[in-house]
Amino acid sequence: MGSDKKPVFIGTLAKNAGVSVDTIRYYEKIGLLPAADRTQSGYRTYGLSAKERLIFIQKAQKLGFSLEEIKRVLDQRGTGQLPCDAVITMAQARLNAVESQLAELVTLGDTLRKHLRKWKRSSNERACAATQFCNLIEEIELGK
Amino acid sequence: MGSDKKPVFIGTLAKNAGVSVDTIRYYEKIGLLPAADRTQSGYRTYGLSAKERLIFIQKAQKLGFSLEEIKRVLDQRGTGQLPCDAVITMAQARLNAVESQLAELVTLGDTLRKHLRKWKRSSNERACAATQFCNLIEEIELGK
DNA sequence: CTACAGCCTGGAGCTAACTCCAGAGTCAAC
DNA sequence: GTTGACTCTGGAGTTAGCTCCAGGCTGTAG
Repeated sequence: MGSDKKPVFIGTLAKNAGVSVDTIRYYEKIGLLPAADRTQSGYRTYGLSAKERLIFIQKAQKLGFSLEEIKRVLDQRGTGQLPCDAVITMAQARLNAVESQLAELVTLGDTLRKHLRKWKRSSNERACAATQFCNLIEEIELGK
Repeated sequence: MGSDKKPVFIGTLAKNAGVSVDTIRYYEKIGLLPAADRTQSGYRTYGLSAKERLIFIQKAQKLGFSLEEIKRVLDQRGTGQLPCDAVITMAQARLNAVESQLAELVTLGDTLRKHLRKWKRSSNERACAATQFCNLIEEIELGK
């Protein structure tokens, strides 16, 4: 009995999963999605799991994982192993990275705020003219 | 009288300014540094201001400015105008960008921490096996 | 039957700031 | 005069995740 419903083409999948057609083809190319089945005329067709997989990818991206990392998880799952431990390890590493990035950004923000305050407090036209390029920037420290 | 000291070649400048030779040539190519004078044999030679300019660029980079932005400042100064106002505007814009990036990173960090806590609290092997890929990730929300 | 939307492939382009390479010429010390 | 370190040019490669294109086939509504 009819398992030959209308095939789901790439455009429909894209719309349902909320990604672009090009993205799907790109994912297939890098092995993040398995090679799709094709109709006789070469059109890719998809089953239910394709959408799930795309949703999964988006969720993992939302956690800051790279496609490479996501691929590793999916590949591992594909061999029947459970990727949970790896996911936790990855998430921990990601959190560490986020926190060091965060620290850098905070430093940068502080530097910017500090100098902006200073710059706005004083009229800088004269001082600026006196330096080679712009005293505002020249007063930054360049320590490692 | 003797303004014909030993010429400063690119390697020396690079060392003095703390950048690579390739970086200097790259900066020249994109117009961030003016075309250097050349010896008869085609070697670039530099005066004092070259090092200053490279230091300036590094300081501006430390404030998070892009080379494109730095170029605009330098070009403006080159025409005799004072770039201070533009610098302040740019710094303000940069600060705004930093702060929104910061907010994003904080959100990401919170999400990661929240889920890590949850994942570590429970044994996930069984649950993970029950889902299509990995319940850890599948439980993320995908709202915009 | 005829539009016209959708699909195919391969490959280029985008962003940013470099980095690296080959192949050839040059400079400085010994 | 012979090393060996330095410099030159032009162009390709790097990272990440797409995005866009041309030129050509396919599916389907009217």
